Amino acid sequence: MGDPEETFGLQNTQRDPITKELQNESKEEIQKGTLSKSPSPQTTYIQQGMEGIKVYLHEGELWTKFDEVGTEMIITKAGRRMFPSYKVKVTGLNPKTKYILLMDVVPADDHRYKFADNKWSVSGKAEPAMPGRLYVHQDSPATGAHWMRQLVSFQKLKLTNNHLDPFGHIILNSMHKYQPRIHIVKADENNGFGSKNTAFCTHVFSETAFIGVTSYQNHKITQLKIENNPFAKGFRGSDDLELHRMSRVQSKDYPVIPRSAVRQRGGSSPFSGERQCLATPTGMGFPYSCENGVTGPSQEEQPQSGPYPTLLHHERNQDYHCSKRKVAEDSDTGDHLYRKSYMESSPGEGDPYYRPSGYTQPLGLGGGPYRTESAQRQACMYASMSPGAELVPGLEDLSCNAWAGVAPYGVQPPERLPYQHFSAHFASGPLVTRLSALAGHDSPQRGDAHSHTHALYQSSVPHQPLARPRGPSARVQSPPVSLQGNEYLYPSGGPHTLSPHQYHTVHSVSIIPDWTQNS
DNA sequence: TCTCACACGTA
DNA sequence: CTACGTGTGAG
Repeated sequence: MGDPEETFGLQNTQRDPITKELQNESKEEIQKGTLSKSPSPQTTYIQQGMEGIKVYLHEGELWTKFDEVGTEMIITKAGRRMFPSYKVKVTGLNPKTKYILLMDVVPADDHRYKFADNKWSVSGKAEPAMPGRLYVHQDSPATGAHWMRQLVSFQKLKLTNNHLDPFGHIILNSMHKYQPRIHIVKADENNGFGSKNTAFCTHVFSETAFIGVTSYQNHKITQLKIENNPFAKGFRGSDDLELHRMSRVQSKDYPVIPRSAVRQRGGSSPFSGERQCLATPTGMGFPYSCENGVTGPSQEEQPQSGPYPTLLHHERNQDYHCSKRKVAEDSDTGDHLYRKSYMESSPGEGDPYYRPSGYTQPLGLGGGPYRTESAQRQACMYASMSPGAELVPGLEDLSCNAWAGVAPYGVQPPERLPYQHFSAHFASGPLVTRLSALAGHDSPQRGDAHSHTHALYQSSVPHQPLARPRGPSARVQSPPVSLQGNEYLYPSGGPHTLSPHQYHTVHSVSIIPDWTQNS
């Protein structure tokens, strides 16, 4: 499990000189002890004032407990929260500068796992990753002072296995390993979402990696959840202690068995305690693409006055990388870089997100390009990586998508979801522009109070073909986490083809890291 | 494998 | 009180 870091470092080093420098800086910081809480501090790519940013994972010990056993997160159609919750402490932000905090969950490797004989093992190749969604923390954009004032929680983020999820939840595949990441994006006027030089940094805490499951596989994980999650208190007592108790009582009455204790799948003894090893190969290197989702329906908190404006929130901690990139706008270059990568890949897909139509604040989104807060808020970002991440991790791009939705109350009957999603199309383009477009589109909606009108914006995401030949040289091992900034990979386009009713494709920003250049 | 109604708990 | 987050266990 320590691999990731190492690998990470290597990758960075190799890739880009600039990165290297940055890396060194971050190491110094780490050594100072500031990052002590974060077990997996990693490289930071800096740019424009992102250099002093530090992120600490809250309750890292608890995460580690789970990680030692092999963390599993339930994924359901309706969306399930993660536990432990992803909360982070952030320092080093400019108090007056505005930032957008968001989270995404990228594939940790390209394997499919199975749990048998009380342990996890690789059972095949992973399914093509869909474009990942990004969850924007509900308070975004907010000042550095706001973010540093207290823990930033992504508790409300939900995971789903519904590839057509209309709620903006993060879509994952069961029995696949994932790595949550946090991104901090500078949202100043001069550096708004969508702008060419968006500065951002990514933090990855390797101990937060997990395997998505439809039902718990390892009983030890079930127990840890029950013992630590307040909402599962009703099941406490079932574990060790309980068993013992049970055994006593049980003998007489009925076979009362503790609720949790009994259920294990492997069939083997529930308590066998072996630790499972996730095979963590981490092989990372694949490209993943992420999209963002957005919105949180009313269910979530709404910090703001605004009713719905929430986008998604993500919360989690990790180490980070900072990068700022300018898109290569040189037009060509930039695009080429990433375009190249995904072009080959194939189809793009856009993910939709929704956004409630309401937004909070004043502002007209319409006019302004991404400068307005609201616009920014609406935008969703996703990043995609280059494919061979292994070697080429290079590209990162953030794109934004937003939808306008309305959904006041968020939830709607599944049947009529106006929104559907997806599709994919990828437009991909230069992003920035689109962002602005986004903003514009959105605005109109606000008027509706009703929920049915949602407009969706899709974005295109670059996908990469996973299948791509990885060179021999490619090292597959790189930890996903290590993805530099955002690299997700995305395998070839997914098969999903859904087409949305209507959407506009919007997209946003792409950021390409320096290391991209390694071509 | 996945989905669901359920009891039980938090907030 | 309501809303909703939990794992359960049968289907």
